[in-house]
Amino acid sequence: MSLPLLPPGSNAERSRAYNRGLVLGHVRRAGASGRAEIARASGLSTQAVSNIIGELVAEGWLYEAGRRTGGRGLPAVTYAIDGAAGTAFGIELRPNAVLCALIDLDGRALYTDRVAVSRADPGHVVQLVSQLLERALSNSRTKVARVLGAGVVMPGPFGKTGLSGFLTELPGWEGLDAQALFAEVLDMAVTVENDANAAAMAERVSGVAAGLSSYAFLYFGTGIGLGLVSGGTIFRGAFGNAGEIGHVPAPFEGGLKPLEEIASRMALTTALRRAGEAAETVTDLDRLFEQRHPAMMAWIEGARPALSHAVHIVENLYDPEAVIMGGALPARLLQHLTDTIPLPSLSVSNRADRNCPRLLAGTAGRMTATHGAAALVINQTLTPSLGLAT
Amino acid sequence: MSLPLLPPGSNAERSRAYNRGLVLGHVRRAGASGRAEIARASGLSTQAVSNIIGELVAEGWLYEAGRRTGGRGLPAVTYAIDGAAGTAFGIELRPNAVLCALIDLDGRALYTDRVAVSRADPGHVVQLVSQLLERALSNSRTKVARVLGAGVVMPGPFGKTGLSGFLTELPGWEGLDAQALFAEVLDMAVTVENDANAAAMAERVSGVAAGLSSYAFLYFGTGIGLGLVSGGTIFRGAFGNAGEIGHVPAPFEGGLKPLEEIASRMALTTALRRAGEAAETVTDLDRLFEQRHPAMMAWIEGARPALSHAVHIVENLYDPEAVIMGGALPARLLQHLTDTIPLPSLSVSNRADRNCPRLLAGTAGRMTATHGAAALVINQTLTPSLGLAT
DNA sequence: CTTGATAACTCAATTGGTTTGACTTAATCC
DNA sequence: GGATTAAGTCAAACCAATTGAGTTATCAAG
Repeated sequence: MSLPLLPPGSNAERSRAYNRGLVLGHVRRAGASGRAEIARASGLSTQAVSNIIGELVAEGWLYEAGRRTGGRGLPAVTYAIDGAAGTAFGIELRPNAVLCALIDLDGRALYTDRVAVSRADPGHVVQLVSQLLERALSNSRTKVARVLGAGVVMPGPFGKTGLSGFLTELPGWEGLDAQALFAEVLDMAVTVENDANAAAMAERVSGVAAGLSSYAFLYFGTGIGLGLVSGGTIFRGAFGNAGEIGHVPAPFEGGLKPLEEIASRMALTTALRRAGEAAETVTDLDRLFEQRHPAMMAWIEGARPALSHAVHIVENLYDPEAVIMGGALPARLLQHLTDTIPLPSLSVSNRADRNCPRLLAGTAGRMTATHGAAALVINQTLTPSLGLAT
Repeated sequence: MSLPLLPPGSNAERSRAYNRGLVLGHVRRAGASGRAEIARASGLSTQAVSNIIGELVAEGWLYEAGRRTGGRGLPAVTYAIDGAAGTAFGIELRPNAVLCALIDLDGRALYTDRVAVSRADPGHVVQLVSQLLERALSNSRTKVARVLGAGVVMPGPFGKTGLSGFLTELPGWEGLDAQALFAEVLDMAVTVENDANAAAMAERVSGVAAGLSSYAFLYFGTGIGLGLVSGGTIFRGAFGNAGEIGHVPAPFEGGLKPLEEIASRMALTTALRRAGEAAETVTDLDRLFEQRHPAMMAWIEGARPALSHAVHIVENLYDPEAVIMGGALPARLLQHLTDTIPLPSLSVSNRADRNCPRLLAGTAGRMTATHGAAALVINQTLTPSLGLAT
């Protein structure tokens, strides 16, 4: 095998790019800020920050957001991120549908769409996505600023692994370089990621994880996945498949079963079907949950210990600031689960000095992964990094 | 809470430091290399590499290691790392002993020592460590080059968590800032880490993980811990306690029990004691294993499925290049375990294009964690990073 | 044995970006 | 109304990487 690629060397221009990210990142987290404040937080000189801010204002990323009042000396002129300064296009590929979203820097959706497809045939899908982008650009409510790039979400795992051939995979895409394919057709930077990781990023860009930089996201797609954000960026593992929690054994009725067969939407619909309920959509599930349908409640009872087990593992292995649950389940059901899943006490996350709950419900809604695809791109622009996007 | 500290801004000097790390890191992995080769691999210009090499040679880090032969054009002058150019001091604190090691850049031990203590009283220990450093410097076989820093290993988890109060903790050190304490007494840069993480690093600096950059290390200390190296650096999680696998439930005799109570040295000695064998040392364990003592073999039978389960979780959550097992067990027993633990097929690590075994036995020996403490420092010098050490 | 191709490397000038230190401006405090 | 405090600007100095032209050493072909 060849040597693992080294991160690229650093020079003056890369330093600038990094420091720009530093400035933008600070403003994103702290809100409107003055030069001196950013300089203190980033370790740069005021002069450097000043130069960078000048550049960012000229390019439209930042706008002057008034002066600080009340302090002693000269009041600081503060700057904030102009949410409309850039957009990102998110694409989610499912076996039976293609979803897309155009979101701005603040994570607000300018346009979303969903097209059912009979098969996720690559040639066809690529065409379709190209059309969707055009449609998104012309139909979105506000005038669209520059598109920073596109994120593509498809079910993992990537590469041939022991988990290949499962239902969660996208047929017809094995061995294809989706990144290159979309990059060529859309003519922009493209990031490919699995659904759980993308969904995790959606919560950071415009959701409950806005203030967090290290957290884990339990994603209910067809199966169940785990997205991990560490230090503001996605943790991928050596081959991009970190977080494949679906096949990890979890306790069920005294024995062990893969988590995915207990606590996933697939498992839920199967259980409901056995009880004579065909629940195809999130709305169906929401109705059944509101009715406290016995089969639904029984599933919850069974899923709780398994999810508790999963949370236990995730907390002790990753030591995140919080665990978030989200995805293709009704918001009320998610909230109910986070409220009632027992949190193991033998956990490194069970600490006295916590400043946020151990378990949170995601807020990005049912198009989490699609938004997440776009959020990946937004996050890249707002987070300093010397490494290359992979 | 205050905002998370941003990584420091980047300037020309930090770029240089980063690029030096890039050069050293390449030479470390690839062995003696020429300027042009390093330039290609790092993305730097030959000129930049040339300047850096000049500096590194002048400072004694690199030495000229002959010319490449056989190629077309001008044969490259290659450079290699001078293992003797720097040393690191490693300290391991245990409840009943203090261990130390002085190792060089190649990971070779120049001096090791072990002092039994009745209690790991901070004041006393700090004194002792200071004496040990002096002894190490004067007693080591070769002339000691500059000491780059010290690594301190103590059992985790750090901070008050749901796992506090367990046997594995170091009494008297709760709430103490060990880093500051040792930094003052030793008057050098100090890194504090838990045993599993340090042990993992030992395998990278001078062990079976030399060629790996992302792997997980199952460490048999008193309990069992997990160290994770990702992209050449330790993965700590948000609060430094990632990898606390000991309390994760694992299958045992049809039920579930914390892994630590099944597959740890503690569990093994307890099992042996029940069978009337007092095995205090690694040598005792080695003897019993060689005799295929029934209690030993029974413990192995019980531990195997639990360890298999642990490997399964680690592989699917971290997606490492390999899982390594090591620590305070006899080498032959470790080898036996890695040879016979069943590897789950439903794993992202079960891939056709692997280039190393999924499960490996550690080679750093019984002082793994102590060596690892020093290895932390070595690794820092040889791995490029813009972030601050935490 | 010469000549051309190839590749590693050096030299000097240029470039991009940060820092430093002196200075200006505007608010609060007394 | 003057002292103090803090934010910000300007211009010069500095650091390190890149660029492009040139040098040196080897292999291969005629």
